[in-house]
Amino acid sequence: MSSDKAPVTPASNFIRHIVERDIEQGTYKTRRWRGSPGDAAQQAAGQPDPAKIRTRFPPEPNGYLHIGHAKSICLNFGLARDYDGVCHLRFDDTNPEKEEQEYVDSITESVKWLGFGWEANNCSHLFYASNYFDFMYRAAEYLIESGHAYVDQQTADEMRANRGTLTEPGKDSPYRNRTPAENLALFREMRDGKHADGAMILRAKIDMASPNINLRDPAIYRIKRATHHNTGDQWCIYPMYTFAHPIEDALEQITHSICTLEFEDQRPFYDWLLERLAEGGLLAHPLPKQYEFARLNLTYVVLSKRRLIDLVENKHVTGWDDPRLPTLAGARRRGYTPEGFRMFADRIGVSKADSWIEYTILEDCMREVLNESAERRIAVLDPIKLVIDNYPENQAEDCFAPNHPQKPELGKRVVPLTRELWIEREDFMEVPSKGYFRLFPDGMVRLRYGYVVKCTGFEKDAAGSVTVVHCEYLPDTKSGTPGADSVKVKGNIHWVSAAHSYAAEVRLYDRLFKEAHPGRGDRNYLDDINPNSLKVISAQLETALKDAKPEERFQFERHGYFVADKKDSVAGKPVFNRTVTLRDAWQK
RNA sequence: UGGGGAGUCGCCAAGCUGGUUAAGGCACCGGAUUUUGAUUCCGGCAUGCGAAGGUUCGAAUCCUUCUUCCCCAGCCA
Repeated sequence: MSSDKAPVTPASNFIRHIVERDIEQGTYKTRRWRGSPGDAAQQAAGQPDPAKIRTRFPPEPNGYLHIGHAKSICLNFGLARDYDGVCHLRFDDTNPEKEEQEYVDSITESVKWLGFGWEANNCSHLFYASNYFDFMYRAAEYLIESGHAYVDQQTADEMRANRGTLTEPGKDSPYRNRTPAENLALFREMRDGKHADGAMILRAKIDMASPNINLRDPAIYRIKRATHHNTGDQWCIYPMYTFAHPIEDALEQITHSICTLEFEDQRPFYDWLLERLAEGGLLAHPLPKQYEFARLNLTYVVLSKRRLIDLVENKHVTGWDDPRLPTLAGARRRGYTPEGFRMFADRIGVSKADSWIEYTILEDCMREVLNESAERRIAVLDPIKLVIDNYPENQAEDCFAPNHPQKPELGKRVVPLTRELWIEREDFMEVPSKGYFRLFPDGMVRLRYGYVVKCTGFEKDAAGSVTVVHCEYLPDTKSGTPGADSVKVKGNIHWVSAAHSYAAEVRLYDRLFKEAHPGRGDRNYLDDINPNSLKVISAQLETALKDAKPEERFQFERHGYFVADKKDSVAGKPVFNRTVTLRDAWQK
């Protein structure tokens, strides 16, 4: 039991309290579910909902998911998992101009990769807002007929001017008092393509003087001639988010609709709309409720869609899955793990306070997962020759390296020791600094899993940089033999045999930005890019690494965690990406 | 300056309806174990809860005032 990590128990948070209270009070007990989204009548014909709660993750398919989305995914799917509920994956595709199938595909892949699914009770809970366009249209007509919506022919500029300001009320549109019959006729003309884009718009009729600007007759349906990725050219009018989202939630019998803080001001409209539609019998109580939490802010990272697009399009990175990007596709290539993301989400919690999470928390989560799961291998990243002068030439001696120091059951592998080895350049110092306990003239270190050696000299090239280090080994000190502890040394360095290793491409990634808050103040965030975020090197790797499969992860001893690149690795010739370094108490 | 939110240790965050010694994690600082300067382990780390008043036997929790920060005036989501 001691080697097992205790199951991660997400900390209590305000949303969990709400869910627990609702379950306890049976708030949603009377809901019925026919097995798919539907209106009041359709759901009434179904069974009592087997899901105690329903949540949803509703991305707009207009870009790639990033770490901020991971927080929301873990929250919504995690809630469903923990409270005997179901979480829907729903594409909020109400704006055809921005949405594409490519994004739908990458989003579903990322959600699955994070370890979540939408299959439950024998049905798939993957939905599209665009599949509700018929109902939304019907809801709009109902609003018109009941006097809660009207067609406005003001221009966008006029509408803006008449909306008022933060401190002044708006003015009623001259079209605000048309009769329901007139409005209905015009709305149908909009639907039938009789009017140009932007010529008129459907607005909810609420209160132009409301202190909440979102209630000053918000636009709910606009004319937009664009081919939709799902519905093609079937429609030339499309619902606005404000109108569509509550309906999507209601049709799907969502109980807890969780979104980010900037939507707080929309909640009154969310409730207003659903209440009206329930009055009209289109929806039934209990209705979904919206709750808001603070979105993720991470230091050393940019998450805004605008900047991400900028970085990709202007080639500051190689693409949406560049391992330096905070996209989930990028993080995956970088070697970050789904378990690590889930741990991260649990660790940072959920609240309404604006906060900045330190990037190292994410890295620590990845280290924690990888330390547990990644097998150890040996890689010399910045090779320099080490010659054991008193070791016979043409001899190769088996040394045994455990695949995981804490998991002996994973076994050991043979690493051959020979006269000529590669060691790290930084494991030798001509003049050792204070506290340095690796190799230096007359100093002794252990060649990990091998012998203790004593440094006897070194060679330099014309430029003055060290090319070869010489040493002699102490024959009685081999690891695993009784004499191993006869000589105590503090230093312990890794190595590979020059004859039994191979050169391979390794990519050393570092954070993309050198400032904790890129672009803060009057800086241009591009000026905060870390010029050394990627270093491609040729390293000397132990031969076992040739067999690494794409996405296989390892710890390169004393360096960090690395993954065989998903894209650029070919059979027998994997390319490695550095995921994250090991902690290093010496370096600083 | 209208409306909506938020302020608990360097970074997160629990604490709900008043009574706990103000959880926990990360970071940090000690120390132990260690053939990864890793991991693991053990110990330390808020007389204080944005500020000031008030109510109370008792306040992070209730009341009042003040203060700082975030969001809202797309036919985006």
